[in-house]
Amino acid sequence: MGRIAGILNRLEGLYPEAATTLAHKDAFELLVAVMLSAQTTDESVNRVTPALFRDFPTVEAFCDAPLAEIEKRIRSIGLYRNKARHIKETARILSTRFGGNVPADQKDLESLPGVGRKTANVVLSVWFKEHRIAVDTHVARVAKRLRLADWEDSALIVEKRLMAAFPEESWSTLHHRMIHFGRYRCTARRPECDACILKEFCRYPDIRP
DNA sequence: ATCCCGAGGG
DNA sequence: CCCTCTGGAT
Repeated sequence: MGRIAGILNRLEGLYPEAATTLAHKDAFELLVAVMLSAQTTDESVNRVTPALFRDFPTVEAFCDAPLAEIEKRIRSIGLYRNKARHIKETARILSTRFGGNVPADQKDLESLPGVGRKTANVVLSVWFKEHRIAVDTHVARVAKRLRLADWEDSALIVEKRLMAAFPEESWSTLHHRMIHFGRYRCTARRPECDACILKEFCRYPDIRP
């Protein structure tokens, strides 16, 4: 089995499910949850979103919500001032320009404040079922350690390299599996390389500090 | 390149 | 204490 197929095979065996762990009931809740997840764990996001969506159940509710009331409910997340402002403004734009719906287009999504390429890719992948590889801190780290990208590569370059290396049908599931793998196994600080299922494909044990 | 920013782990 | 967490805007 080749290197690419080997990596796919091992990750699939480890994480058969390959779905997002961000709680959401519709496209707007998913978008908000992903916006909140910047520099935070999904667990922390899922801790605040139930009350947030209970008190502000619709796009219109977020438009009418006082900024301070949104901030209060997401404070434990961190970066809460920017996130609250971006979410409220995004709700206003969705209401006025997109008929209250989350657009299914990459450029439209990235035109929303607080929504960049990574967030747009997650929404397009998880909700609209497009083949995407959202490159976050975990995906980038794992890709670089596996020699699928260079250390100095930007997130966009990493995304392009992964898309070139892996078959399109695998992109979305690969994304989730690399995230989970990076979060719990190939950790930033102290990865357990000795027990790693991808050891034979990896350069990191040889060059780690 | 810097700032935003609280929570959790080591 | 220091580092990291599903980034994006300036």
